[in-house]
Amino acid sequence: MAAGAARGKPATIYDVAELAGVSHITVSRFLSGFSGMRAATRERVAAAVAELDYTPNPMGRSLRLQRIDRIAYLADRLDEYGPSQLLLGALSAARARGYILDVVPTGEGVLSVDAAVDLVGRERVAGIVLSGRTEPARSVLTRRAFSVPVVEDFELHVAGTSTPVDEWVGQIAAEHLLAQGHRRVALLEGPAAWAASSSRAGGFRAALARGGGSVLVVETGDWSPRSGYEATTRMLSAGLGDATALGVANDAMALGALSALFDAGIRVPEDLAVIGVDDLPQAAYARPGLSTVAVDHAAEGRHVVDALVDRIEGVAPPGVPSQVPAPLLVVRGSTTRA
Amino acid sequence: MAAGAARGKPATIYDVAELAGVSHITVSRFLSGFSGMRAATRERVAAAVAELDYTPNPMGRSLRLQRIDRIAYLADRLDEYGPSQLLLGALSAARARGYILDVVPTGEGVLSVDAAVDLVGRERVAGIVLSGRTEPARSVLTRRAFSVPVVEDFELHVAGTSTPVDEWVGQIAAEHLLAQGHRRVALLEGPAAWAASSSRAGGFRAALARGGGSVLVVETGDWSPRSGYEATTRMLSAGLGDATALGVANDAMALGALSALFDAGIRVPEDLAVIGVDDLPQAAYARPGLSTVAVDHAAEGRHVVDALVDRIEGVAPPGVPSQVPAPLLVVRGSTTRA
DNA sequence: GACGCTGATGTTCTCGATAACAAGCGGGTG
DNA sequence: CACCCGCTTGTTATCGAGAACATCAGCGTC
Repeated sequence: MAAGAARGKPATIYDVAELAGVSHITVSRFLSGFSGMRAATRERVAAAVAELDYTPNPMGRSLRLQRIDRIAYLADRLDEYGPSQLLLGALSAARARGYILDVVPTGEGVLSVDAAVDLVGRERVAGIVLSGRTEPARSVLTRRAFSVPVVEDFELHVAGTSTPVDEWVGQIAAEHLLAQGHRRVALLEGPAAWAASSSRAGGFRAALARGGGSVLVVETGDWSPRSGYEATTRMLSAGLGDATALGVANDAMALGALSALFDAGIRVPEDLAVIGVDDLPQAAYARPGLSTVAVDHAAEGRHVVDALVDRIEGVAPPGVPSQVPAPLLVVRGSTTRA
Repeated sequence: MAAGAARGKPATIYDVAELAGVSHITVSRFLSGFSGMRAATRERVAAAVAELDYTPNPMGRSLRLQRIDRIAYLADRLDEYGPSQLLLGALSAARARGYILDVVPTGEGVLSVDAAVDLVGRERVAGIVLSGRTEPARSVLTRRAFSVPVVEDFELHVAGTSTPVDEWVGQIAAEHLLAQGHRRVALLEGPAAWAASSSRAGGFRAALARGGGSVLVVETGDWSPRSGYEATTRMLSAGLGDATALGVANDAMALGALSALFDAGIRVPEDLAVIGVDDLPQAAYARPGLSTVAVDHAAEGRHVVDALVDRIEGVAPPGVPSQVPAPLLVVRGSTTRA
């Protein structure tokens, strides 16, 4: 017991074998849980392992087994809430499955997806996760063929359906606005290069149309509160038509939008209802509270990695990444008068 | 050239050697930039490497060199802005120095620092980064002696000083409130187990006292907007004394506080000035805008990892982690009447 | 008592890379 | 012409683990 704290060099399998008076292969068998061993031998080996506080050297093991435990995780805009929560879920799933994530932040001023893909293309990774922008990720993918599985977070579907989770998100938001009596709506989208943007917007428009509503004005932001503020200001100066509600692609931009509306003297929700996406921790503490569609990004991250590992280990065939919990409507003051 | 996209198995150094008509060791020398090689040989090897799109197998290399390129990164509350930005900086620094971070989220409902340390203690890592709570991290550290270097993000000092960055942060906030004429102040701290909390609070109190001010009321939150709202509500019901300003340990809680003050009908900054820490992207879009002390968490993360790698590679002696840029005051409406 | 079978353990080779030492080959010199 | 030296390249061992095959001991059977 009580293996001393700091030792010199870590013990090898040969050290254990010598101490136990057996050959290294017997130790190896013990470690892999081989059943055909005499009880006495097993105990001697176990004692030696404990005594030396032996841990297998992962490099020796990886080299012999040709097993790679590294997954490349290329992510855009990790400074945003969604992507960073997604990463968190991915990290814990990877750890649970015995892999380690090689996180490569991509994006403006960091590393282009192209460069990042080149980078991991010449490292040894067991698989690749792409998170964030669809483009240029997609075109890079088709340009380079990978010998390892690749999954994309923007491919996630809602459990039990073939509906991308972000379409679902847009639909929930639209249906809430419809239920509140809104028909003429303004839309503040995310960047066009993100699947999440077009998917949310698509689901939103479709559901709105089904309910007899329509989108009168559209603006685009870059997910940041600043861009939300600025886009809303542009909308206001160009005229909102007679829109009574504003759908925003994420909460961060929605908070910027609320601020712009406040500055312009437009009352929320009386003059204009606002709904966002994400359920940021801050969303409840805007005034009025921001109605939103809560997305479990961490669960998404876990599912993305699980799907990838299944594919790496041959458990699952290539295909649709696994299924994630459905997003949830959270109603607050920005869409309902108290 | 144009090494075909997907090959079967990656080429080994022996494949390259055979193609170039030399021994594998010559290839190895070529790769390590050995100068004593005939130009003709060098070119043949270079051509073979390019032809096969050869990349050295990192496991073989690591095994032979006994080099570990993995750094354990134990972090608490990665869902918060500060820690996650710090991680981002750490990721890019690690990549730049040729290491990969093994990120282990710790905390409630995830993994205790104790368990995480045990975990990485029996993995092979070149070093350990501790981010977040001081306790129980510190006691775990003293209990276990590590054979690898350990750095703590809460040890960072402001460049050119021996002042912990968080003390500096508190001081800047206090001095701003003093300059605005405030003397009687309420304080909303972070969790006691975080060095950032006591450090910020300490710097805040000290600077306030130097300027003839004092802290009348104290409450504690857990960094979240919700806790900021609740702590502020508690303060209000217990009575603020005659405090004219409120210092908050981070922006997220400060946003919750603004919301509680709004709900209670207290005007900001007329009745109570509020200042936070972090400069969250949303801080500028609260109404009034939240005055804050901007901290470059990403730079801190880079410096922490750089300091660790210096120590791992024997470049720097154990001691104070490297120096980070000074925090910056950002004045907005929550402390100044327009 | 010799044979063969079976169960437990050992020997040797391999994974892909680098280090230490060895060796071939050319030219200059006594 | 033999020797030596330096430049370049090759041979062999090594890192730590696991797989294939070999071997050894003990036991039952004829």
